[in-house]
Amino acid sequence: MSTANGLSRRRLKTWIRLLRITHGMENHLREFLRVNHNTTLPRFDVAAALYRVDKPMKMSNLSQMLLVSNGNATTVVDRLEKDGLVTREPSTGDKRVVLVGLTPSGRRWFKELANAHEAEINTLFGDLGHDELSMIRDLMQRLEGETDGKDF
Amino acid sequence: MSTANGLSRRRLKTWIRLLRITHGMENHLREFLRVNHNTTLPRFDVAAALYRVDKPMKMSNLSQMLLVSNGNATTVVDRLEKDGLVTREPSTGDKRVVLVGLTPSGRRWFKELANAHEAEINTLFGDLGHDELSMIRDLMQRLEGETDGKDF
DNA sequence: TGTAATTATTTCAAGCTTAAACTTTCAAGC
DNA sequence: GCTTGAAAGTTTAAGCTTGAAATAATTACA
Repeated sequence: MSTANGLSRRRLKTWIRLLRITHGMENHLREFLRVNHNTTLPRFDVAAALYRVDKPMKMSNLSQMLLVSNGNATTVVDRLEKDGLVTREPSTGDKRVVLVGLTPSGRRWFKELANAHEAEINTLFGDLGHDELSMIRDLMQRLEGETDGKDF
Repeated sequence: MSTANGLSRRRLKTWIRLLRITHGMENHLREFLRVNHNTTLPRFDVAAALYRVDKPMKMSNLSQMLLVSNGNATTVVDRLEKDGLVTREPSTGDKRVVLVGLTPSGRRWFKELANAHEAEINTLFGDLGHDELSMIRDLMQRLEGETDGKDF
């Protein structure tokens, strides 16, 4: 019993630790993007998803990819669109669907940003080599999927 | 060169993976708190900090602990105060300082919440035993501190 | 065909979050 | 004492985020 409770407590402490580190890093990146590149993390994340997929993409697909609500994706895309970095076009087939994609200038903008972002991550992870990265990969794999299909 | 670039790219992928897992889990907990306990993650976090310290606490101290801005702490505390779960009292010494603490009812409220929360974490981490938890502890320790003292 | 259920997206209200400006108080040095 | 600068907290404006409601289009099927 002491063992089981101790394990539960340790899992909680591990979660809190994980959260502190990732929040700290996210805050750091947020400030990095603001100070050095005059932009925000949500905008960066949307652009990264669009760049990665490399072709116009459904709104719903985008929000699933980013783990955010549909409404959220709408407003971030609104702002990027106003800045001329992305475009919305109706799908030719299904008239409900809106396809979002980077404009040429959005693509150029993101490429620069992505390089700076990767360099910053690289310094933040400066202590970790291939072995440690593999460990994280494996550990995260074991945590993955646990969040789905729970009905409370 | 291929090695160095490969390492940088792997660090980036690891960061993205880390972020996806923690965001997924945070979303899960957010919904858990909303559906089962009619509350939110920020409120929970504030209460957890106050409960842990176990005595009235400076606002600035609170926001440092939670890695959020001062203004943010103010508004969350405002709402908890309105619900009668925390109190603000002026410090007897320094008149600028405001001390926040849980009310008795806030303490009772949090204790229940904390148990449910720990149980939920416990299921989310169900695959991980002591060895894996130690690995995460060590890996996070190596990432820690990297976010401070950078001047961009 | 008609209609009921589903899906894609936007809109809305509320709450969360930040950075910057502002107010009040304290501390140091003259 | 006075003044200057720093510190604690709140307020403000803007942006982020959510869940739920609303709209519009598609699909399933009676």
